[in-house]
Amino acid sequence: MLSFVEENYLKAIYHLSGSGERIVSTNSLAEEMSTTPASVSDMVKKLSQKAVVDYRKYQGVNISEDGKKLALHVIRKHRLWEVFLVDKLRFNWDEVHEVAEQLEHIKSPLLIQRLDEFLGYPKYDPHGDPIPDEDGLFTEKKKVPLDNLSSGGKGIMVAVNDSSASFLKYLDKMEISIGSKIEVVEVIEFDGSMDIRIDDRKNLTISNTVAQNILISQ
Amino acid sequence: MLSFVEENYLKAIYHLSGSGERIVSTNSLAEEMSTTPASVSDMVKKLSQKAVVDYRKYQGVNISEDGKKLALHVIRKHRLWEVFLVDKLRFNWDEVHEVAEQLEHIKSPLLIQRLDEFLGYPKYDPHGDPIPDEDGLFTEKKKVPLDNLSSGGKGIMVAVNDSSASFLKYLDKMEISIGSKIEVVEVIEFDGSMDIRIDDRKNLTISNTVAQNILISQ
DNA sequence: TATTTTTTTTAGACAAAACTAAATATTACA
DNA sequence: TGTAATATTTAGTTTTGTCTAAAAAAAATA
Ligand SMILES: [Mn+2]
Ligand SMILES: [Mn+2]
Ligand SMILES: [Mn+2]
Ligand SMILES: [Mn+2]
Repeated sequence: MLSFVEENYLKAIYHLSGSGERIVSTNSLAEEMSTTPASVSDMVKKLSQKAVVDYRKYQGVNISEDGKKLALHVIRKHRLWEVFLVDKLRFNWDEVHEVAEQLEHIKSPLLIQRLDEFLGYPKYDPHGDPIPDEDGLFTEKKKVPLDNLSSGGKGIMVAVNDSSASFLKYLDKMEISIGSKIEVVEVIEFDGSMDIRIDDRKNLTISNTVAQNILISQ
Repeated sequence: MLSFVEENYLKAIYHLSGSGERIVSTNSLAEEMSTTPASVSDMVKKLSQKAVVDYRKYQGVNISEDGKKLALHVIRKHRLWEVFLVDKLRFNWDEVHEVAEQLEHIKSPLLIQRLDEFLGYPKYDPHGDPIPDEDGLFTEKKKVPLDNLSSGGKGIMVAVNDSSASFLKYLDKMEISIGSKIEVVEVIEFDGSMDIRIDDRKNLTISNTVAQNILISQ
């Protein structure tokens, strides 16, 4: 049984490793966890002891198969709670993350099974991220950042790359949301900013940074 | 801001003091918390520092007004989550307590406000216990233990005194639940056991211990 | 009232998770 | 290849909450 803190480390390792593809360095993990490299060194030894990561001194960590399962289970809970908060409790999509960070650590298999059922077995969370099933399996939507498109390109927004409250609130203000039809009117060559058309309804200009964080399917 | 552990101590103090009426001894608190008197001594000093209890060495603790507010807030969350689990996620009333013990520590005023609204502002939890409002106010139903009645006495079951899973499962098996009409057919003088009639439908015999833990309103 | 029993507190340790400072290994590059 | 810069680990503390053993206070009782 992992502690809250261990679960958070594991989630961060899973994330930084690109779902377990790459090795994760002590410093990058320290940065992600807002802690010191020394603390990370201590913790990865413990996680290694528990066989959820593979660790060799000075070489960084690799998440193990067991570790991946556990990380995906925490992610599953996080995303299901986010759906609950938005669909049932009328939270805005920028208000859910902090609360889900707490709720994801509640231990009760029955609770999660019933919550999933209550929500109608959702496949995606409010930010378009896929919800793993009990076995950690999920199907990622094929999606590209909006800034990959050139003039005339179009697609449907399916997710965001950045789930920060400030970005999500910006999208709200611009009336861009998941499901919006987006068409690229013009790409400004100078700085990569874009003129786009939303839902055949209105045009607006967004920065390249914004375009990078809007994910669409074509 | 109190830690999980501090919140649990405070809840126990509130409970043992009879909603703040009586002083609570170190030993009784240790027993309630399944810990040692030494640990309790340490902890009550910290709680006293935070002004949620009034503590004098060798004299035990009294919960303060601030402490009472905080305890009632945790109790409010506990009971609201229990209602959620039973009403929305189809948990049985004997399955909710452990999960609510975890959920009661989630910190988010918006979450609890919206949960309350989502549940339709319930006044009682699945065990008949009152749910305090945001200010800690609640109205306790007038209720007496079934074993207070004599032959011919009757009433409606409104709560249980013992919320243990084993007692609740026993009540399920006997088909006794909150809302049941209970009539005392006969009190066995020898051991205080009772013949009772449920919902004008069936008779059965219960021990005095069971009768003590069924609360009815007349 | 003196003594025994019970309750409570203190002292000293430990485990988890963090930190700072110092030591050491690795990597970069002159 | 040797040195400098960077990354990582180790050592030593701190905080929170726990424990056991010993000391001290309060309560019970002879
Ligand atoms: Mn999130
Ligand atoms: Mn999300
Ligand atoms: Mn309960
Ligand atoms: Mn209850």
